[in-house]
Amino acid sequence: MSLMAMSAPRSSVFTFESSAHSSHVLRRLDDQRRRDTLCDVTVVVEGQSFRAHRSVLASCSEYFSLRLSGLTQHGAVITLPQEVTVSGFEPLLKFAYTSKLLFGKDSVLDIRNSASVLGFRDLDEACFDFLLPKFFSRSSGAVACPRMTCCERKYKRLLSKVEIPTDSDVVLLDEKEEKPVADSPLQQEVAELCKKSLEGKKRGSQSDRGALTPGAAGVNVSFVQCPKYRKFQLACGKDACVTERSNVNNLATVVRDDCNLSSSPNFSQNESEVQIPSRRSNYQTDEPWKTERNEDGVRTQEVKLDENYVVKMEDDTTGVNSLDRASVNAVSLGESTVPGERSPGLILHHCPLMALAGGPAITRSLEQERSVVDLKEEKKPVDCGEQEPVHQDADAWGERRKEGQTVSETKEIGIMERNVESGGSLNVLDSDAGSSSDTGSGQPQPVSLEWLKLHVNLSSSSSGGGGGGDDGGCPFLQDLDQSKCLWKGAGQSESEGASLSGVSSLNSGEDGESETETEGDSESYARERARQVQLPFSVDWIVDLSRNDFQQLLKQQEFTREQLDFVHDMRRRSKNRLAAQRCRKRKLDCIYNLQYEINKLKAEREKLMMEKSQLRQLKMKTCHSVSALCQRVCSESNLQPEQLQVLTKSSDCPLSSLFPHIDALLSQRGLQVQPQTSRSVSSMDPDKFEASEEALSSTSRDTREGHRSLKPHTESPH
DNA sequence: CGCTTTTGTCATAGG
DNA sequence: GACCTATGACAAAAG
Repeated sequence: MSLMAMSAPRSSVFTFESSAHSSHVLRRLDDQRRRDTLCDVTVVVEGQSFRAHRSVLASCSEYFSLRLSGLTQHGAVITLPQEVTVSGFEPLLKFAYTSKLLFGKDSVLDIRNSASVLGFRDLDEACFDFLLPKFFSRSSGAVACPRMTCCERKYKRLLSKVEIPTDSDVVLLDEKEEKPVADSPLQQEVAELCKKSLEGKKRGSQSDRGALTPGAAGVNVSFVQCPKYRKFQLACGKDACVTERSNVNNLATVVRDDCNLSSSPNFSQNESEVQIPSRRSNYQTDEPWKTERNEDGVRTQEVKLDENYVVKMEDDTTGVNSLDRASVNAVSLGESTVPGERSPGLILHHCPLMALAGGPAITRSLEQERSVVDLKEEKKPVDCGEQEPVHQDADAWGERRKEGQTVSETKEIGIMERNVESGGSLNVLDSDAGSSSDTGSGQPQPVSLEWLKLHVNLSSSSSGGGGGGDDGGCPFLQDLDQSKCLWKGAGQSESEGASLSGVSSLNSGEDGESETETEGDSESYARERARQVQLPFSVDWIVDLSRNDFQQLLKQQEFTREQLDFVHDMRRRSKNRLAAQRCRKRKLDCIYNLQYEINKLKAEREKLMMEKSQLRQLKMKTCHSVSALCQRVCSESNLQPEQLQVLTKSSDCPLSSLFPHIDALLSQRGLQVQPQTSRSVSSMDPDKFEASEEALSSTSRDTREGHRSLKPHTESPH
């Protein structure tokens, strides 16, 4: 969901935009198709029929658009040309409804032909051009597809998720669909299973999606919680109180890890926090392709297409945004990026090597609403102090700015994006942002990979050239939202200069009042301490390091005893702080949830009370009518006083309870009634009442003939 | 000044 | 056994 404040100098107009809506609609349509609900066309392919919605087909395919536009009859049947085969059409049909294209080596050509014949939109030759070589020239290794290196536009269509389980030669090309879940070992197991069979993959995807129902924006995240909390939830009997992390995006995708990297890029989409350290690790190695998982379990996948290009994919756990982000999020040339903290999508990264070689900085955000920075055009030196605030994605390039390199002038400004519970995002586009430094807050700090690499690998002798201390006053380096900022930069090594310049100024808190007030004294204290112990890295960066990365850092970096203690302590406290925050939030969620349950139960109780009251009234009414009826029966039956007395005494006789007026009758006839035998309707046993009613019906039935049966009986003894 | 709320930290349990 | 997360308890700061 997005709330956008449209540009206006002093007054803002807000529009509500749901990024989840389109995916939900598509999902519902697919459900309808599978249930053959509201389907209004039958497509016949090679004698096989497929039910579908005309509107969907027409919107996905030129062919259907043309053929269906003239059709008005409901339940039309369309026979496709011979060129279209079942194996080619079926995946396309599914693609139309799921954005997910499933194909294997055997069917890829059929699909391509069918797609070509049918003019399937959003699925042009580019993806086939990209994928076919993967299938049919496996030995080609990691040689990048030339197209990729020169045509971002094509890549834009290269859906935001591409999974290629090479062992089965089956490709799942998913444009927009979320691929949630798989953080826990269990779900990683699922992922492993998924990679083994396409079916398994599909099921996993679907089931996962099920866990992502919009209502449960709280995806099933219980697995991220401690057992105690799970017990608590179980005690609550609800999983709704677990929604806390629904917007935390700590879920990874069910994606195989062991794809043939050389031949098959494996993408998944995740709206995630991207950890620089992970990326740094990627670039440290020569692996052309790597899947990383950060501390939150977010999977970040990168494919190094060649020495110049890296395709990067971040898992989108919320999924609901994925439609909006189906397109390639950003393609960069000559730059290494740190995408915005919440920016998922496919990102073509340029390898740092080229950046180091001084390659041109070209950036293009392919996501229209997010295309904020275009480095290709209007390159100009940037002064951080005057830099217009840009979209967070663009902030990824901030490091360039820091390094005095070029970025483009930005036209759009000041978009803050935060995830909201539905998995959407809250966008605030502040037209006046140009004069405000607020837009710089909460943005992840950018860093160049090469710079980082230098600091990590060569930190002891870092000369990096990067990080120069010119960030003072740069809005991007100020007002860092601690909870959001993934990277606040690594400080220069102490050899670099007296003060910890560059990003390390964050450690030292040199930004003064720009430091967010939410960052408590502990943060300031930590930075102070970091400066005291001359820690060459950012406190936050170290905190955000995954365990492995942290250990690797410890191995590579010579820390003094003091630094080591400080680092461990700080890391522990920071993590505990966040854990406490999460814990409290969960607790609040539970409370809210319980409150909701209470209210619900109260309402239910009210309803039941009302019902009870109505039933009581009905009962009274019925009793009255029964009483009147009995009275009439008694008077008409002309019972002898003795008989009446017998009836009143006999508690077994159902009739006895139906004669509240017997007392009066008896007294009329001069007979006393035993107190204990006196009955009234009001004291009637409810259980007996039913039986009495039955008895009444039989009585009224019998009374007419009862005269016969009763009379002889009464008369006989005398 | 006392109360409540918020937040960070520690200790501990459990994985 | 080291490490992580969750959580109760406590204390300090803020409102």
